[in-house]
Amino acid sequence: MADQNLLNRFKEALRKEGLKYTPQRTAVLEEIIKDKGHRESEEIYLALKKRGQHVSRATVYRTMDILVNNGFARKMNLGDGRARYESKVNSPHHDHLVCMDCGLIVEFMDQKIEDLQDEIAIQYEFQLKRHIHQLFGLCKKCQ
Amino acid sequence: MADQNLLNRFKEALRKEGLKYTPQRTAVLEEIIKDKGHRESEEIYLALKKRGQHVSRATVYRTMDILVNNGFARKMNLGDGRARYESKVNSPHHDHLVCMDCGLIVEFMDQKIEDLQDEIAIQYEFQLKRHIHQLFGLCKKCQ
DNA sequence: TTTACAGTTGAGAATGATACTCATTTATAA
DNA sequence: TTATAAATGAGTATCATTCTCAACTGTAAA
Repeated sequence: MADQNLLNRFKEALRKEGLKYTPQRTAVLEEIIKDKGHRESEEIYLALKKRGQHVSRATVYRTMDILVNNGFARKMNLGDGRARYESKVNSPHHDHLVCMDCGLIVEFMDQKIEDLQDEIAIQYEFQLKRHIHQLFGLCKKCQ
Repeated sequence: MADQNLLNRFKEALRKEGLKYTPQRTAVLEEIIKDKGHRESEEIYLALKKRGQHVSRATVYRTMDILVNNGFARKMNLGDGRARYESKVNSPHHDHLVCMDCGLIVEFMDQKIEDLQDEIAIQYEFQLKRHIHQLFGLCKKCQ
């Protein structure tokens, strides 16, 4: 069960956008934060179903949009046509190493790269909002 | 018109894979290298049509796969569900800044970031094959 | 605590980019 | 030339995601 503080933050985010606080939305939020993985929509839908929470696929998609837009989750694209979602709650910023063979995803964070990105943005007069940085290769086991 | 050297390299790449050297494939290659942009499949298809070269959509997709796999083109995904292609011929490695408002794409390259990526791969015991590095924000005009 | 209603939900249909199918055509190498 | 394996084009299929709309439900005011 998500802690009350988080639920209040969620409720507040919904209120600010004029959205309703529904059991389905809460169920999706809880499902997202209790898992450390990088899952696609269908996996989240099935995990909820398994828990006995029926939330439709459409509502999973709709809720993930809300969670992403309000900083509770992050959406990523690995180039295979399916979006992956991961919790941003209690998770510091990071980027990803992806194994092209087994699909393993490892998180990394390098402050020097973050700083260099900021410098590049300044140099090209861009106001940076977000970035995608994914390193693809073979993990130790798959080499 | 593409120079003979390039056409020969293309012909050789096709031969090595047991593929035929066809006018449609040559037309797609020429269309890709004569443009410095980052275009989607449909734009390439329409550009060819405008030039009077009829190449089907299916063949554009199939040929782009061949060009990407043989280092003549690069495929990129900006998160909008449509792949973009750019020529790799006479184009050194680079990554992209993308304006979230007007769609402007600016190329950048930072050797320090490239080196740091290699270090990260070593640290996590990954054998690096490729990477995606995209900085999203607002360009000068759109701020 | 009702009420009114704007927002939400679920099921299925629609969409759109890309991949596939297959009959016909063509490049290639002997 | 000829044989044939591969390529092509038009249309169809696929699959993730979004949309539609009738029925339902939080919510805030009375």
